[in-house]
Amino acid sequence: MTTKGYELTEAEWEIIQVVWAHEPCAAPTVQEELEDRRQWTYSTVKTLMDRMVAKGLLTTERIRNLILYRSAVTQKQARKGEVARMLTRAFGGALTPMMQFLLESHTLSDAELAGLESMIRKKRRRERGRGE
Amino acid sequence: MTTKGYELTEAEWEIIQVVWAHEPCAAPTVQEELEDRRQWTYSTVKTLMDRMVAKGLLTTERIRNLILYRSAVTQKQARKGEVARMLTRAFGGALTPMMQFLLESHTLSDAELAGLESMIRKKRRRERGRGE
DNA sequence: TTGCGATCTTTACAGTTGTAGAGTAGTCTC
DNA sequence: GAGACTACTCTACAACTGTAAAGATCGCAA
Repeated sequence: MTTKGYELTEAEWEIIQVVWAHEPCAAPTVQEELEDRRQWTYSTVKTLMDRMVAKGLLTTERIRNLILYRSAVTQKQARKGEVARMLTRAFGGALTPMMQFLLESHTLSDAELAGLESMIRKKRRRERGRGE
Repeated sequence: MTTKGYELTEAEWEIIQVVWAHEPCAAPTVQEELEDRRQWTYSTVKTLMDRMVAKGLLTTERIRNLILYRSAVTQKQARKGEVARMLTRAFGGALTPMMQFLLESHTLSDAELAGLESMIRKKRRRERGRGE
């Protein structure tokens, strides 16, 4: 259930982001879509994508002479992996100290803080609602 | 002021953690300290540490025939880098959605939630106190 | 049928990361 | 002063990551 921890590299994040948005899509599409952010040639993108298939991050389906890619991990899974990595490395896996750190070291407007507060309160109400 | 973004690798985190705790310390100390967690030989640890010096993550001072290492980045800086990396990769750099994700996807006890809530409230009071 | 454009395949290469063996040098002890 | 320790230096190597050129293919238009 713990949706095993996927760890994507920088380039992989860049690519899977586009795939999520255009799924199913071909390599040239991804390359064009990323053209502004990274100056990657078609070759580069294609190589990266094929490696991601090998790793189980994407899947392919060949239709005639075109290869369509789909994501094999959801955004949620990928995010979870990223957060977990950061948490274990930098905070010994403990969430609360991390939150504390964020609050201390990032400049949040009062509006943002208020948003968070209400988010938490809502969550607590919900939790309490279903016991526990 | 934005304490430039340091990005440490897994192994580097492991090592700098020990250095922070024993600073200033010699390579063999670090190796011994990590013996249980990672089965790294002295060679491995030393190589890693020297690379960290080259990268500016640690500094050295030679005393007679012993080399003492010190951290060149604080825990706060390292944490900040790690959080920033995760934020940009997985959340387009936006903090609030990240917080939201954490609240949704991690199971926090009511006590933890309460802790967070009060942390935020305290922060808001403080901020309001000094205007802004 | 012939060349052209779009796409895919193969191969490569440099830099980083994890891992460590082998050899060298200073120090302590008998 | 010779061996045993301890710590250091040098070198290596495989996997992974970013990056891409060169060549092979296939369908279409002239």
